[in-house]
Amino acid sequence: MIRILLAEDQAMMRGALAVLLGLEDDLEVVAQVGAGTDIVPAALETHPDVALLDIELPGISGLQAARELAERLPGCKVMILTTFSRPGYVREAMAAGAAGFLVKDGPVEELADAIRRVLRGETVLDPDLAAATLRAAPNPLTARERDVLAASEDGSSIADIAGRLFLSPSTVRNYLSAAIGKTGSRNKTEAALAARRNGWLG
Amino acid sequence: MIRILLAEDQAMMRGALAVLLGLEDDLEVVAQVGAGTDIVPAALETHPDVALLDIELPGISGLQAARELAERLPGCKVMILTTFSRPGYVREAMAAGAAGFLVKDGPVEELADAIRRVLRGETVLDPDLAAATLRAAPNPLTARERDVLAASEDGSSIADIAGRLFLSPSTVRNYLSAAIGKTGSRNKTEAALAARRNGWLG
DNA sequence: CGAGCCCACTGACATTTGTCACCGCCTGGT
DNA sequence: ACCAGGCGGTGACAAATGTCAGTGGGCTCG
Repeated sequence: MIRILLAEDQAMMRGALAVLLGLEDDLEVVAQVGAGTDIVPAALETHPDVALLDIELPGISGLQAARELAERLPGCKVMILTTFSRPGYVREAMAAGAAGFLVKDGPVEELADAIRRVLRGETVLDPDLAAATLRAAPNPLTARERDVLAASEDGSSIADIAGRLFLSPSTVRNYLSAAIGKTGSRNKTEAALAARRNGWLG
Repeated sequence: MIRILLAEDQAMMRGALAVLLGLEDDLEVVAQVGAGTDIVPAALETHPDVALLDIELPGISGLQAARELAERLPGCKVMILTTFSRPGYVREAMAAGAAGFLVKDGPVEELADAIRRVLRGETVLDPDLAAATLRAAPNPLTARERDVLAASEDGSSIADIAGRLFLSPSTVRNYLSAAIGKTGSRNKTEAALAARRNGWLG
């Protein structure tokens, strides 16, 4: 019996996947969580064979949880299941030691089999997705540029961002200018959108 | 046997829901589509009793499809199933004659029963959600303000927007200024985010 | 130990954006 | 016939934004 931990914030999706996986004779969902912060505690308690994690979760992200799981529960395989096939996500997932990367666009029929393959030691990663990730430029942004871009995502003014990050407005403007250049954008809004699209903001 | 049409863009969600609903003795998924443009043709062909529609779909939106279904297949009940409980969405769904409005945050166990209740003639709408919708201000934006805000969502400059909408930059600035005031925002980026959050941009 | 890089910051400057007051043109309602 | 209100537009002005050049400090790597 393969023991599964399921982390997904949308209750209906989570419930539907749990029922679906439960229909398989050799699969068993031993934990369902809706927040990133619940993943590691639930895993330590239930000792699943595989953790199926969404990335964008309340609290910590699935990628962060994957890193913690790799450290604290090395026997547990990690699979990422996400809406977005962003190069940055794939890159980070693999760096975090994930054994599988699935997108929610894919057919549900393959999910159970992907889990079995991961348990056999295989790595599940769509070849086209792998190729696209390798082809895409890796994250060119510095940590500070990421901070500033992330803080500008809600449409804040430069003065607001500076206040929030304890930087001078001039400094923030400079980081944004650098980020705008690196993303090939024309203003901070475009730059933030582009960085988010590429998975460069975590 | 209740015949269901399922419209949802995420293949895995769509597949999982189809399997789940198919497990019920009295339910039958007779059509699954992933694009808004496929909804009406599929409904005309399969004559479902109820159409379960996501809102944000490729092609036309689920709300637009709901309006067309109400006109061309009046016997078919429409239920909206969406990620977002935006007041504007609820309002438009009800105006389009939808018999149910469900959010994907809700428990999957209630889905089948909600469908049965709609088929019995009931309206399925969470009371808290209805109250929140009535409490929220209705869309204060004029058609032009919506156009301009929608065009600014990708971070375009005012000059770009003016070019795309065949307006003068001054006019675009005026509409944006009005929208910024009505949304209580500080710049066009915040205004576009706020309008989108409220479901005012369709 | 220097070269090169990231970081934090400053000041100057041009451009963009947001606000305000005001114009005329239609259209729908009374 | 009149008025209100949406629409498209202009000009002027202040504020925010983006760019550039330059100053240090800390860090790593050859």
